[in-house]
Formats: sequence, structure tokens, C-alpha cells
Amino acid sequence: MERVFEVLSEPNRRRILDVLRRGERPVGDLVDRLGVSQPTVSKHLRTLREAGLVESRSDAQRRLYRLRTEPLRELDAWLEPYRMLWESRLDDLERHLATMDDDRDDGPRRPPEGG
Amino acid sequence: MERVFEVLSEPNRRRILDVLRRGERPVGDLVDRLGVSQPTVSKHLRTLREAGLVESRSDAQRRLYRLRTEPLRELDAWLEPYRMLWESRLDDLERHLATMDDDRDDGPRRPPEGG
DNA sequence: CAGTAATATTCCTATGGGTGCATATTGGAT
DNA sequence: ATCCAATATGCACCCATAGGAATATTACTG
Repeated sequence: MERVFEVLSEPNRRRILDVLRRGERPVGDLVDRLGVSQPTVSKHLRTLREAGLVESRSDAQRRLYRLRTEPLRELDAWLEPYRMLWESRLDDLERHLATMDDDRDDGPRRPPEGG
Repeated sequence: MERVFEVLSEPNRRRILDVLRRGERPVGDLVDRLGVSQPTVSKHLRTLREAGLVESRSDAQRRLYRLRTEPLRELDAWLEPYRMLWESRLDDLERHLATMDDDRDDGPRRPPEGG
């Protein structure tokens, strides 16, 4: 699970998956579509393969890559208990309350001026 | 989206969310439950807050943190087109075929042995 | 104001990841 | 064997990040 998130955090890898969602593709195709170097694509494919997100088969010199859904199913399963939160009306209530006492505290802390 | 994946890739942060799923909690509670140092928890909470995954409100010296579902909904939306893949029977067919010509190629390449 | 509890931030260091460039490997054709 | 096309790997560099230890900040109490 940890690895799945790490792997999916890279934008080019998600783009690769987006392409493979349409079907099997050779590396060269992905290189063209992503507009990044061939070694970079190959490395991302390796990462994806080791995470089980894609698999490959050989066609002469080419390698055809295709999607594997299993890790994505696990991700979906991880999400499930959270999904229940916003699918219940409970969440709407909480969001309503949150709107009322809005106390975000982003920005950095500043020292008291003049002292 | 990218940031959401990065943030969720950290195990302690996912554990924090798992706890907050049950409801609002002060930092000290999270420190106890996770068994990691207080500064570490505070840093993770900051990361989570900046990613919109949690929000906080003050209760005297304490800060109560609670979950925000919005980024998780986005994650869920990202998953949607992929979910369609395994929800259609098409995927079962593909997996069936994949079982037949199984040519994973993980491990490093080895030179041909002997002549 | 002094003291204390709860939490946040800073500094430092070690580590992992992405990319470019060069090169190795694989498979097919001649 | 040689040459070419397609893809994979190795190496160096830089940037981001997690964690520990120390310290700062905030809020309450007397």
C-alpha cells in the first residue's frame, strides 16, 4: 500500500497509467505521448512493474505494457472506510459546523512587532 | 492530486487519518497511539493540514484535529475510470489471458550460461 | 510576572527519488 | 558476424523529505 501511493505520486507515472487504461502500448508510444526521454519512461515503467501496476510482454524488440488493476483495487479498498464518511449524511453536518468556526492557521508565525 | 498521493504515502500519516476517522483528537492522543515523538506528529499534522486532509480548532492549549474528506473524494474521483475497468467483465477476460502467457521479467538480467 | 502543559518550529543530517547522458542488452535482418 | 531498432541499465547530480534534539510559542494558573 505504501509503495502504491509513492509510485502513484509521480505525475508521469499517472499519465502512463492513463494511457494504458485505453489498452496495451509499446514503450515508444508512451515516449511520444509523454514527451519525456526514453530512459525516463523505461525507468518509470520499471517502477510501475515492480509495484505491480503494469505488466509487459514481448513482441520482437518491442515490449508491450498493459495495466494491472490489482494494486488499484487495494487502493480502492483502502478508501472504502473513508468513503463511508462522506456517503453518510454525518459528514455534511460536520462540514456545516466546520464552516461556522473557521480557524485555519496556515501562514508562518511572526514575532511581536517592536518590543 | 500529486500532493495528495505524496502525503498519503507516509505510513504514520495514514495511521493518523485512520485514528481521525473515528473522530476529533488532540495531538497528545495521536502521539500516544502512534508511538512516535511529538515533533514528528506535529510535522505530519502540518503536512496533512497543508494538503487539506485535516483541519484543526483550538481548545485551550490543545489543538483538536479532525479529518477533511475533500482530498479523499478527489482521490476517489481519480480512481473512478480505473474502477470501471475491473467492474466490467472485460477485465476478467484480460486477466484470464494474462494467466496463459505469463512472462513477467522482474529480476536482473543474467548473461547466457555457457555456450 | 513566574511556572507549566501542550503544541509548533528550527537546525541538522541521512536517505531516496527523478532526470540527463552514456552505455548495455535484446531481437531481428542481411 | 555485423548492423540496426527498441528498450533497459548505470552513474552522477540535485532536490525534497523524514526524523531526532533542542527550542520557541501559546494558553492557562496563581
